[in-house]
Amino acid sequence: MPPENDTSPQNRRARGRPRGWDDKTEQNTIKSLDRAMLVFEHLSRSQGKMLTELADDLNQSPATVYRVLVTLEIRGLVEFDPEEQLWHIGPQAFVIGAGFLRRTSLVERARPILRRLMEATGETANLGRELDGQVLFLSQVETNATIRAFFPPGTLAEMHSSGIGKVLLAQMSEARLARVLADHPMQAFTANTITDPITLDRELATIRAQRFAIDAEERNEGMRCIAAPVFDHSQSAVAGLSVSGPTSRVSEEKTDEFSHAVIRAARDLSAALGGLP
Amino acid sequence: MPPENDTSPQNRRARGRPRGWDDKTEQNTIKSLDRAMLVFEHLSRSQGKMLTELADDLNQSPATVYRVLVTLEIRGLVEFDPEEQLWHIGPQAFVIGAGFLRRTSLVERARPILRRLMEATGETANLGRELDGQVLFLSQVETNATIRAFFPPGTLAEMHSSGIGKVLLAQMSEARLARVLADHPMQAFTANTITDPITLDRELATIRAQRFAIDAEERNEGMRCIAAPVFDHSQSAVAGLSVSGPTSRVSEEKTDEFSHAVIRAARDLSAALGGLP
DNA sequence: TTGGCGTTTTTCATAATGCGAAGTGGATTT
DNA sequence: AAATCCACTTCGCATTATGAAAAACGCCAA
Repeated sequence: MPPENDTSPQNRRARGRPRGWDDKTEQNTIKSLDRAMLVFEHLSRSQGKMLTELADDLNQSPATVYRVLVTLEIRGLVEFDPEEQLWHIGPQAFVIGAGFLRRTSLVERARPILRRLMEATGETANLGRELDGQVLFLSQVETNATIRAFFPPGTLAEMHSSGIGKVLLAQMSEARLARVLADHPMQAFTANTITDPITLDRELATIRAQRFAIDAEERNEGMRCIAAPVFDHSQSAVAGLSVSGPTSRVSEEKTDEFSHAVIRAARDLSAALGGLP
Repeated sequence: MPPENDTSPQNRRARGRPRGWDDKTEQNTIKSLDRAMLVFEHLSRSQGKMLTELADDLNQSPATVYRVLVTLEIRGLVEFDPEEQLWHIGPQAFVIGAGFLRRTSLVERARPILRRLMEATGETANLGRELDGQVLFLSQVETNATIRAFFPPGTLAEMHSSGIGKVLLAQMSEARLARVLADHPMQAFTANTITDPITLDRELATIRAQRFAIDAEERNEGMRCIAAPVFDHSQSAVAGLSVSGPTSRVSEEKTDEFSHAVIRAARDLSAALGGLP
């Protein structure tokens, strides 16, 4: 195990990238670029914003925001709709973002496994990983059934109310878990959502013991979901797999069957990534 | 090459020409931001670059590129792999880019239609649109068959050697077509690739007449593809649908059957967008 | 037509800030 | 041990981004 307290410049950035500015020596950043990226990011969260609205939201001068947008527009990273006077994320942003998927062989390797999982269970199979205390859905293979769950890739969800999220929380260190919970208060989405830390702790212990998690209508009424963790070569939980569908089909009686399928799929994927003996 | 920035002259992106009041001069842009986005863009094209390599490629000082990367890293737009000393596109870039898909209802509406098309033909169904003279693949529904075509969403392809590309070229004005061909010389990928403008013109006329295009191993040996155009409410071709698979299954004998299915799907999608009477 | 309103776009003086050259220091190779 | 390589930092300077304010523009209504 490598020493944790390595402060040499080369390894300083080896640790997880923090949100915000807690690494003090980072005065070598470009302020104007960071502000521009804030605009970019903010724009992606809303679909369509007016210039003045954006400037207000970010407490910046309209002139500055305008220049940022025009500059990004040249490269197609944002688009302007002159009819409605609204700015949107542009196609080039999608092209660049897709570069991330190409890099993580995770998605590529998961594809056939997700497919087999979908075929075995008949329900939509999902792949997700953590991103700054939330679940990022990377890929999915949809069921043929007309009623089905659907998270578009690129969607973010809260961890405490998601099968994949809980399975990943269950593998975190105490400190990391505390940090995530501090940053993301446990909001209630349905009557079943876990909002109490004690309950969550017990839930996570259960998940660790049985090696899978159930999301029983904790995020969406009528939707049930069974998830398992995926480990990479260093045995850290890098992602989660799940199947999700309406309670009628992903029923309590089927839990055994489905959880076995999901765990097997997660094991296959872990193996493909060099994880688990 | 002399140490001059050769970025601005070539990069005059042909913005859409939405009537009179869109005369944004290029003097109101932020130079440093544009340079930073060049780094971002360049990084997405390669998978993993060292700092010095990036700086060399872009004729910029390592110090500048370094600051750009560190700044983008704060927001998760790029990632640094300390093991290999390589910079990559980060997850946040994917999240932001996905905002583009959420915006265009095209993708959303196409989903069930793509699925039906895949089921009817048994082959992978694709959706793509044009982006700066290339085809941008937006979405696909894969076949169950073990041998199958696969373009990850976000992939760019040359128009002249793609079914969707040719179907879109066939709907362009002479001027626009000429411009695209000028910007993108017709490179040969296989023995079947069309590289001659006269041949292409004849091909496009055929496509207009029969309302679908065939890509007969013009990009990849052994892959065949049948595509049809999608029109929006203003009757302009905004996208293309296709099915693609190995020549053995997407055979000449099946052309009739497949083309009907693709055309029907394209018609359905056009209707969903308010196109075609 | 005229004028008022909300918004985008430009202008301009100022100083904030990004820039490259040169330098540090750690790893890896010779 | 010396030589390389490369990420990362420092520093002084002039390039360049910035916000206030004004101009230009589209829209709506008298």
